[in-house]
Amino acid sequence: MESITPARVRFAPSPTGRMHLGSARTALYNYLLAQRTGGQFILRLEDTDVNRFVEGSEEELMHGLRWLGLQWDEGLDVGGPYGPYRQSERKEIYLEYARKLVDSGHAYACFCSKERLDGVRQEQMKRKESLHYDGTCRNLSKETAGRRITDGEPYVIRFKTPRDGSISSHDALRGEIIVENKNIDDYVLVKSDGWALYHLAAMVDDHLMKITHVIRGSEWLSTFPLHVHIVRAFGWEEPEWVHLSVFLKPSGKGKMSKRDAADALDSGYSIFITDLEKLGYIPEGVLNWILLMGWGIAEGEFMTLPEMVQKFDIDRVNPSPAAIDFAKLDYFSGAHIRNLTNEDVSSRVKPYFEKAGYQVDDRKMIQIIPILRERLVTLDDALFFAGFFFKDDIEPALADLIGKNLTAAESAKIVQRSGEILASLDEITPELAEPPMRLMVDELGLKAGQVFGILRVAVTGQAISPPLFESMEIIGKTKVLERLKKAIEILASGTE
RNA sequence: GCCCCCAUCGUCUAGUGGCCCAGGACGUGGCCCUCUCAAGGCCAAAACAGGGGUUCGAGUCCCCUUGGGGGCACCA
Repeated sequence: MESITPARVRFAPSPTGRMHLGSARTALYNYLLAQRTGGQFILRLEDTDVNRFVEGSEEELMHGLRWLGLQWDEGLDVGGPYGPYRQSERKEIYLEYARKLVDSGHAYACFCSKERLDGVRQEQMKRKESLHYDGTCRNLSKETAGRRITDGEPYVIRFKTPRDGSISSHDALRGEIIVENKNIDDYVLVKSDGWALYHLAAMVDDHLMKITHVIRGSEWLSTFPLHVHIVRAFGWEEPEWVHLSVFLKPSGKGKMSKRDAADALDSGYSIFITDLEKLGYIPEGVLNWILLMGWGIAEGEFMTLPEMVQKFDIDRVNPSPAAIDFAKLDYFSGAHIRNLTNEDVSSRVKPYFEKAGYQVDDRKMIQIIPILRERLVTLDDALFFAGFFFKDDIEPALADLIGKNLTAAESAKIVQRSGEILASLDEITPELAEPPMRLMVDELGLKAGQVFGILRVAVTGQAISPPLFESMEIIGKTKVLERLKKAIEILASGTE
C-alpha cells in the first residue's frame, strides 16, 4: 500500500427525521476511510434550521451509529479540539465569515422580500426559464446597502456568483465536473434571521475542522460548484469531494418515499436503522449489506467491520444509483449470525425473549443456540424457533398431531409407544433415543417423517422446530413424557 | 421547463483497451443431504440499453439517442 495521509472526515446529518439506510452508508464510508488512513471520523450536527428540528432524532442518530459500531472520534457527545460540533452553537462564526465574503466582494446584502421573489419565480416559470434570483440587489453600492441595513431593513446575504465563465472541480467518483457560472444562482448564505445556511456553514466548518474528504449524498451534486466557489472565495484549499449516489426503492423506480417505507415495514423490513434493530437484524449484517450497495469486490463479499476497513477503497465506489434489495439483507443477517460464537448469539438473542415476556435461563439458552443458530435470519426469529423451550405448557392443535396418512387413533398409539421407549431410557439424548425410535418406525412400517412429525408437534407444539431429539434432550425426559401424555389426551378427544 | 449526474444478469456488483463467447454475491430453478424448517454441497438459467465513431482490437475511450436519478427554498 502506498503511504497514506490520515483523513479527517465528517458525517454531518441534520436532526430532522429518522436515520435511514442512506445516512448509514454515508457514515460507514466516512468511518471506513478514517479507519483505513488512521484519521478521524467526526460527527457534526447541522441544526441551523430550528423549524425543521425533530425531537429525539439526534438521540436516534447517535444510537444508530453506535449500534452499527461506527463510533466517532470527535464531535457530538465526545467533544474534540474543533468544537462546538453543533452548528446551532456556531452562529457567530458563520456571521464572521459571511462578513469576510461581503468585504471581499464575494457576497452582498439582498433586501428583496420573499413575496417579490415568489413573484419573480412565478414569472420565470411562466416564461419557462430556469428559476433563479434576478439580481436586483446584486450591484447595490456599499453605501446604499449599508444605509438600508442601519435603517433596519431586513436582508439576507447572497453569494455573488460570477456571471461569466465556468467553474470546474474534481469529484472522486465522476472525475471533472464543469458547470457554467450562469447556471449557478446567487444563493442565500445567511437568512434574514441571521442564521447561516448549509452552503456557508458546512464549508466554514469543513475548513475550520480541517476536513480532508467531504463524503456526502448526491443531492449535493447540483450545489457542488457553488461550494467550490465559496471555498475558493475564502482562498482555502478544497477537500476531496466524494458524492455518493442515492438509494432507489426495491423496484428501482425512484427513490424511497414515505409510502415505500410503510410498505417495507408491512413486509417485515425497514429503511430505518432503529427499526432494523427492533426487527432483530444484527449490525454486522446491516453493515455488510449497505457496504455492497455502491461498492463491490470481485470475490469474498462476506466481511466484518475490520475486514471492510482493510478492503474498502473510496475511489472505487460506484456513482450510479442502487436499488434496495431486502432479500440480500436477510442473507447477510443470517450469515453473520452464523459467524458469531454461541455465547455471542445467546446474549444477543436474550433481550428479544425478555421483551416478549419470557423468563430466560442462560444455561438452557446456551444449549439451544447450536441447534437454533442456523435457522435464524433475525435474532427475533429465535422466538418462533425456540419459544417452546421456555414455556411451561404448550397447546398442540389436534389437527397438527395427526400424522400424515394416519388417523387420530393411530397417531395416539404411536405417541403411546414412543413414550414407552423414551421412558425406558436413562435420559433422552439423540444418541440414546434415535436408534430405538427408528427401529420402532420400521417395525410399524412407517416413514420417519410421519412419526417424528407427530412427536415434534407433541413435544414442541409446532410443526417446524429445531431437530427433534436434540430438542427433547434440552427439554428433559420428565417434561417430554408429560407432553407426550398430554398429546395422547388431545388425540383421544379427536377419536370420539 | 432549466441545470447536473448515471447506465454490465431480476437485484447489488467485478471489469480502468487484448487475460471477457464477461467473474462473484443475493434471488430463482434442479439435484444431493434430511425427522420439519433451515444450514451446507453440487449444477443450471440469467447481462455489456440502442446507434454512430476512435482503434489492428471496445463492456472498457468519444458523440448522439433513449431510459433512470438528483437539484432548481431565507431546508439540509
